[in-house]
Amino acid sequence: MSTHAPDIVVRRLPLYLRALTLLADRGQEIISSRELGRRVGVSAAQLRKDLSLFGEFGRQGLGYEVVYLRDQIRRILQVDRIWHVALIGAGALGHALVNYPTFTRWDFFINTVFDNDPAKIGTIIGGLTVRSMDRLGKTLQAQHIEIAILAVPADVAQQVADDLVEAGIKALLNYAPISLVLPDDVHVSHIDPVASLQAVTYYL
Amino acid sequence: MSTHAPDIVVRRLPLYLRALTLLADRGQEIISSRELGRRVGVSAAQLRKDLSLFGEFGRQGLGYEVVYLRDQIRRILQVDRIWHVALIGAGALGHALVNYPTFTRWDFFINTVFDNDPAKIGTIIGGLTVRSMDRLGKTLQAQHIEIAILAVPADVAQQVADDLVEAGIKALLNYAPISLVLPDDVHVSHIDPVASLQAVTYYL
DNA sequence: GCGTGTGAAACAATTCACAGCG
DNA sequence: CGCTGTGAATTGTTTCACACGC
Repeated sequence: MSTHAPDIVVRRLPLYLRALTLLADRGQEIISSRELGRRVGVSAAQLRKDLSLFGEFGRQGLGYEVVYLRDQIRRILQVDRIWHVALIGAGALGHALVNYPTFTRWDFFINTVFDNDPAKIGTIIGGLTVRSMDRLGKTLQAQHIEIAILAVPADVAQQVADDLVEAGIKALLNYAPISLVLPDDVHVSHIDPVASLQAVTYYL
Repeated sequence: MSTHAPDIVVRRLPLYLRALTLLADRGQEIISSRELGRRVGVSAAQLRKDLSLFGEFGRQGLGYEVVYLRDQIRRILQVDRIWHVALIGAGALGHALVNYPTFTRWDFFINTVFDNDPAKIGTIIGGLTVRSMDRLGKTLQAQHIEIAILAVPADVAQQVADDLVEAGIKALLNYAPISLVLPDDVHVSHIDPVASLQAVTYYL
């Protein structure tokens, strides 16, 4: 627990969290690992093992208290607070993302929008003025931004990602259809619909 | 090879494919497992092991012929042809997806748009008339659609997914922020930006 | 009895390291 | 030489099965 849990476990925690949040909103008070696992698509044993990496949250003979477990996972993931996020790229995808209500509902607030196209700088999208990337580092610091969403064309994505890392970003969500090569201490999640589709066609 | 390769390998193939396509377009003819692996973020040994599940594609002492390996992976993934795709959900997300040029560039064509909102049925988005889901099975068959993109609100996503399975869909790309529970023979990829963000905040 | 937490066992994925071939 | 393809070794993940406490 002093060192980090495996990546694969960390990536499942948000799924548990979402199912628990849904259950809590419905007023369900208790759930077993079997039932929660079924809803998320993992085995009961795996769910218990995953949670055991972070502590003991259940009650023997009973199960897990939904609200308590939800709050514990929120704490573990550090999503028990608001995160400010920078959006890089004010194209069609950027427009869709800045208005994507699901981010806000889960306490991720796009705070600042950057683009390097002079025609876009100064325009307003989603209520935010598009900024040049010139003073990137300073702006991120001033706005307390630690996460960036990369929504720029593939052919400039690596360069922009390098700039973000240079500016101190340690976590980023990449929507560009390209594999970024970045230092190990930068955490990248890749949203890659085409790769996802290409993986499913294999099975058809 | 007569049975299926592991999921985790299949999900890496699209990354190899994309890097190879980029290299081919630049005119590079040969690449080593070391260099291709570096670009995709996997070890040279892993890349070679992955490919070895499907055949022998390299040349000893030399490396891989870029165009040849690209075409082989296209064949393995069955993306050496066009796929017709149905989009379910004509909301803001659906609008963004139907105009997402990256799908088309990689030969996934959204062919048909469904929505159950009477106010949307009959309207046109991305050049396509929004249809009711009443004759879902028949329409999918008529249009030779085998893949669906689910872009409906979370609270109806499970029901709509059940309807799609009922209509014969075996592969789907889920954009709804919910874990779908579906039969094992249905292949689901989940696009889940919030879960991705929640996983990276763990490390910050 | 029921369901968690967890060592032990089984299984899966990755890396090592080298034979073999151009 | 250099680099692939691949068994063997290692490392990582999942499942099993049961002691323990409610």
